[in-house]
Amino acid sequence: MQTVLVIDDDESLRDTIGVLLEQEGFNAVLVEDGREGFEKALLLKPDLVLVDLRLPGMSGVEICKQLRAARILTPIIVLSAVGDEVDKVLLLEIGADDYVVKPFGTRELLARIRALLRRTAPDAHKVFHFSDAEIDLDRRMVSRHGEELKLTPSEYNLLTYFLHNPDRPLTRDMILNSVWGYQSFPNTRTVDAHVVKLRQKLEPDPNMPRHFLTVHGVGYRFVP
Amino acid sequence: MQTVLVIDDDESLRDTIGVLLEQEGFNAVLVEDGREGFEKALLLKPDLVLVDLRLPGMSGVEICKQLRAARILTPIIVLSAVGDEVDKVLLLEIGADDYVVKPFGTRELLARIRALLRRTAPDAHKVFHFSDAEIDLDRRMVSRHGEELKLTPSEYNLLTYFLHNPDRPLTRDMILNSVWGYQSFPNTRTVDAHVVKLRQKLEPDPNMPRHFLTVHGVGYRFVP
DNA sequence: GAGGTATGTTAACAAATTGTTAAAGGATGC
DNA sequence: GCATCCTTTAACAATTTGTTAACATACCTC
Repeated sequence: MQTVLVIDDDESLRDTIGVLLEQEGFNAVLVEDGREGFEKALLLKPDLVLVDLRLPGMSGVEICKQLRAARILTPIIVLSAVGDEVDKVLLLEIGADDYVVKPFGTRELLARIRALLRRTAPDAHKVFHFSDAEIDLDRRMVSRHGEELKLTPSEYNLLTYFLHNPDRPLTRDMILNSVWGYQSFPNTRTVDAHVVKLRQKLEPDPNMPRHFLTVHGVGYRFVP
Repeated sequence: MQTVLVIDDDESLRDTIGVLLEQEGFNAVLVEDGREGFEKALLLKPDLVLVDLRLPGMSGVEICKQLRAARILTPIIVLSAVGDEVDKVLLLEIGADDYVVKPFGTRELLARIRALLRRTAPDAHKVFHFSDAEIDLDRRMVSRHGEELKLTPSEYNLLTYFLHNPDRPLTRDMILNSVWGYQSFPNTRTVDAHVVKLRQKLEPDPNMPRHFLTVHGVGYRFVP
């Protein structure tokens, strides 16, 4: 299991990211203070560091610099607020590998984390299967009977969320928070509409769902 | 067996790297003097050049420049001491492919050599084909139905990036970073404009792209 | 089974993304 | 300098996607 170190002083964001990462199968270590984060990065040897630009104790920039100076090559993603005057070049030069501007969609963040991990530690790319469907996350390709089928971005995001959280009932709120992100607030019915579409595209018989099950009064559950 | 040319005036380091390379199955050619190294790079056509920044005879920077000026595309890794004021961007601009700061771990050096060879070696004498198009990377020639067609530098760069990253969705940011480099900041729409041009020049039917596909909400994907 | 609530489904509109063109500015070569 | 080509971006068109309302159907409680 891969460990992600999250250094951010915004508690709610930190928790959001923490929950997200755990859901997606990562081991998340959450730290508030910059200096403490730096030390954890050294000791813990996480697989990836997610660090806010503005931090108490030690800035994100400083953390990057110090880690690289210590020849720690752990991939780093910098989080920055819209207001911050982010110098993209500077960030990359001091050793950051990528940066994300808040507010960001959680799916986007995840995609970047995955992309970065893949870039730095290429592993066997994972392909999910259920019934006659096949989902290749690296290629972002979904197919049935070997034929590719098109999913819209939100359909795809919803699908990956289900794939990473099988067998567990997921409330619409959980789904909205994870798939749509913390900055948008669509109606919970939007989830239903998208589940319908996933069923139509991926269920052998959309009228008798075998994989995208509804849990009455709760939400939905995906079983592979 | 792949040959690596090592140009460094530090004898002990040169030997260390030489032994390391031999152990790992490379053919290592060790040179002390800059000018001699440059000549060997021309004559020997090694698969990769490892060159120190400070050298007697001819500096590493000069070697890079001259090789590129002579249209020698051999991948180059520059070694630099901590003290050197290394301008990463400058190094990459003059044609170096990667750089490593001394002192470095041998494993890291090896990893970078392998990564670079993997990135560049498949190009050797390789000709790509799709539909009625043919791309010869060595000759930098693109043709359809045997007739040469002209691509602008950025069109060509974008094309080679697609060729090297087939099947996988590539975001506009990834494309910008890889093709334009992170020292320039064009609008992401610039990518779109160039994709349009590639389609016009290379797609059998530009209105129904079969190779340069858009992945809505994400970016583009090239399928050969 | 009745009533109330939850979910399925569809279509229409709004919003976002992408395609395309043209033109301004830059670079390059003569 | 001039002409030419290239890059970039603005602007608008075309397309795709997201969201929600509305109604239909299913489920649960009593």
